[in-house]
Amino acid sequence: MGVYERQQREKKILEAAIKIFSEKGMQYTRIDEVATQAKMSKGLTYFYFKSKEDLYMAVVKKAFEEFRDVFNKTLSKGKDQTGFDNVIYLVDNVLEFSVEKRFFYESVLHLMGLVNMYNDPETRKLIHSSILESQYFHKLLIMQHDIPTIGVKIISKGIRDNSIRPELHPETTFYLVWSMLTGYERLKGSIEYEPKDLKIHAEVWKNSFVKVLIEILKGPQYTPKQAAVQGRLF
Amino acid sequence: MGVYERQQREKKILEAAIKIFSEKGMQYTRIDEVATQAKMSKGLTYFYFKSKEDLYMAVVKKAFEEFRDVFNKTLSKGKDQTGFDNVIYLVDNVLEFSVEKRFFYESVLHLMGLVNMYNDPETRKLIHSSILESQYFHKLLIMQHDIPTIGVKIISKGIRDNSIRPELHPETTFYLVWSMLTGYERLKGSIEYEPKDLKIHAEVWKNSFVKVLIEILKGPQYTPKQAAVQGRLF
Amino acid sequence: MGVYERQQREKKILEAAIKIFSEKGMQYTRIDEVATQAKMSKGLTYFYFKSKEDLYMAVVKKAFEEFRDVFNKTLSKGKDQTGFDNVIYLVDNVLEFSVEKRFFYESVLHLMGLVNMYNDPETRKLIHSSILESQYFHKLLIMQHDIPTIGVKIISKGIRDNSIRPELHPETTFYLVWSMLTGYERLKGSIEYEPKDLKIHAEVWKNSFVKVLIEILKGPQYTPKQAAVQGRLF
Amino acid sequence: MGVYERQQREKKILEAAIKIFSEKGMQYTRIDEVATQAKMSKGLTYFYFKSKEDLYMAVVKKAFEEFRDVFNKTLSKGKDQTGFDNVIYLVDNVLEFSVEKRFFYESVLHLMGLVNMYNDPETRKLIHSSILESQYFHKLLIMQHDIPTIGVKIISKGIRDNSIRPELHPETTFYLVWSMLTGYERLKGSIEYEPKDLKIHAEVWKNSFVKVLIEILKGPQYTPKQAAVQGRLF
DNA sequence: AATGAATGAGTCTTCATTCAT
DNA sequence: TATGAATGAAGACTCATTCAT
Repeated sequence: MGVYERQQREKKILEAAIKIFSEKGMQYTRIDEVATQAKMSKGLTYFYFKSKEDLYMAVVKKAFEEFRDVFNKTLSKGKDQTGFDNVIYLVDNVLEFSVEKRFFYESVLHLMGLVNMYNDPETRKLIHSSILESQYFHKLLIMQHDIPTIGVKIISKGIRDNSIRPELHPETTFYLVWSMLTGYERLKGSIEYEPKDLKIHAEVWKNSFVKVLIEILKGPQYTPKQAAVQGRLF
Repeated sequence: MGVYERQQREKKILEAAIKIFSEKGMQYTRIDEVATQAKMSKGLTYFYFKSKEDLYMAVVKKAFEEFRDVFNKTLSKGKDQTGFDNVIYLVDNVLEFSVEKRFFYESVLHLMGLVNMYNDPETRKLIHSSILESQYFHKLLIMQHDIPTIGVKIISKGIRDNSIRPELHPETTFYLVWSMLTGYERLKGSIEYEPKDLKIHAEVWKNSFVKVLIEILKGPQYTPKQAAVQGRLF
Repeated sequence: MGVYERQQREKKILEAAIKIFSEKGMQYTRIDEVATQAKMSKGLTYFYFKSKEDLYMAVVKKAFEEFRDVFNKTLSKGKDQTGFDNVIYLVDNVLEFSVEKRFFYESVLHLMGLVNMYNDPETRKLIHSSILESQYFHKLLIMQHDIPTIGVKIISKGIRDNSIRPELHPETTFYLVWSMLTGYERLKGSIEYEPKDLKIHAEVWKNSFVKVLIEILKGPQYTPKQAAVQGRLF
Repeated sequence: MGVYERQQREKKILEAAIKIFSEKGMQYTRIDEVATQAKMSKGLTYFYFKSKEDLYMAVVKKAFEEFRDVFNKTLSKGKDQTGFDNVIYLVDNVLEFSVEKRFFYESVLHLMGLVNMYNDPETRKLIHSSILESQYFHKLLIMQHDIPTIGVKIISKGIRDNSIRPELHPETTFYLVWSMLTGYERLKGSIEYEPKDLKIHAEVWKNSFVKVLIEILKGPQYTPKQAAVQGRLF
């Protein structure tokens, strides 16, 4: 059997796993069901993936790669745009990703939680041994740095081309943007279901969010064409 | 057996559950261990809590209550302070809570995720039936609104006492602050472990975060005593 | 549930295990089948015995205890006999035990093999971890010494009462007798099935064996009543 | 592929199997590991050996052949020695074999156990069908007789050349010697680990054993040069 | 001949939950 | 009420064996 077939099967298992994991969550997913979904035997699943956790990490890796693609796409497709426009495009696409590929987005967030645990010797031991043994997890430990690397590149580009305030520190600014993004995504789901007196219109909320974002990047005096930008953002 | 004794037992089980759940996580916690920790029989545990999920929801409720206390404390203790100072105090204490009571904070975030799933009819059916059957979960569905309620009160107070920009919309502003807080907390753990070229000093990162926060509340022209505020914040 | 009932159930599982283990051997015994045989659930089996290996070790302990009883019985029942007669009685009963309770006898021999492995640091690591973790195994490591202890007592008694050659060393003599016994038992099964020219009559073989045994204990000059003793021996 | 190559492969698999079986035991050996060790595919292993049990029986056959070689070597190399010296030489080499090739020796003992089971119709059905189907097992059923055949030849030679008591019955005597050997080997491992009051010096124990052996063959009056013989024996 | 991917029955083991006492 | 023994469904994982290529 050639490398190609092998990859095809691995991919097939992965796709089945993504389906089941996203429907039931890691805890309630049964390897048996993944195998059935992939139209393969349970044994073959274990031939390709050492354990349930290993398979899950493979899924997370796939999720991370797609998430990273959003960042890469911003760089490659936005070559003739300003850095600021790149950031807007990135934010736009990350939010879209969090909606369209909710499970992948959740997986990326979960990975971040895992990495945090891994970094602290005290909490590292709470991570399941099968995860620690997974090759995919170790690949992810390295890959995770790609996100800030690309993000900082984009911010730096904006600073260089003067579309972003020159006094900003690229690294800090990227983390600021990203943390806002993370928080925004986390909260937006619940806002619509608040009782009437607390409920704010989703559009209003988005506008405020983007206004702050632009102020951070452009400075407070910035206003022209703001509406247009917002229109593109959401 | 009187009501008091019954409550005492319930509390004892809850405390044991908090300890074990926080150490091992929901999935890897065994009811047996919780009962042993509580120096009670497994059967009694089931007398007080209908299922493992029910017990977990009771734990989440406790977590939520403590989290809400942070908000309440801000209102009660900060009566003679400005609304702006209240916000700073709140942010300060929420971040401390996320560190000191990490498990409770995670539980609150998890609850938000659950609530999001519950609100969408499509994802509601993915929630485990034992959770849907838990009385604690249904209490939480109502209680969750307390957070934005209190938060909006604080912002409104600041607007009234002129310590916060009068043109701000209280509800929107509260969500903005809270989403930033959420995102900040989520990211701060990983920043220290970035490779050298991406690493930013934790202090720098905090300063930027708080600077933006103050700009949002006070407007861009605000600068005096900023350093002092930062000192109190972290 | 009282201690008595608990012991009864443990005994019931043990008896089922003895039946299945002796029929199929450790490797081919399924815990499922043991549980069914004991008319109990699989889970309960695991409640009483930590693992298949633990259960097996419990069986070996039972086997060892019965084997040791043969030795104890010799001492207690043969108080008014000479030491020499005790030895003859012991040999007689051990051989009977090896026939009547073949599986128990095999288990005792297997235990000796395990103990040998355990004593050598090089081979100790080849022992299955579940065996090393079994409380029964550790009890057996201590209990095993009872056999030579009792055996040496019997030989010593014979030396004191002059029914055994006074120049003999009790410890050495006991091991000599026991090793002969072991070897005899191991071989007697195959002798009857040798081809005609090699086949020896079982009786002849036994006579030779016992003659040597008596010579060892009584000295070469001993002959009177030998036939009578042999008659009793087999 | 020629006959030679085929034999070479078979040998290679056999050698790998011997290594793994002796390290882990039949139960814990996986065919996969044997194949890897032999640098062959699992499929090819099954081409040469019908089942795991069949492979194991092939290993036992190899063990038996080497064991038989010890007996044959005694006959061929000791042509100009007396039969008594042959026996001493044989005993010496069998004990050495049991130490140097422990796994082979254990395999031979295991074979004896299997043969015993096979001879009794009651226990025959307990033998795993794959063993009963193995051609190697059936070859061994015939080959096993070689041991007593050669052994009896040696004793007979000693009787003829007057180096062994003429009144002895060759067959009986051989079995007596062999059973002593078997028992001695089985016990010598444990003696060193007895508690102090039971412990006897290994040398003392050997001396007693050999003294009895010589008395059996030479008669009780024999003593000259005994020490020298012992020196050679161990 | 040779490979090694594929199979899937078979195993041990766990643990939430129940229920007789 | 309280206990903890008992249940048994469920699940992860193994590995001897087969077979398409």
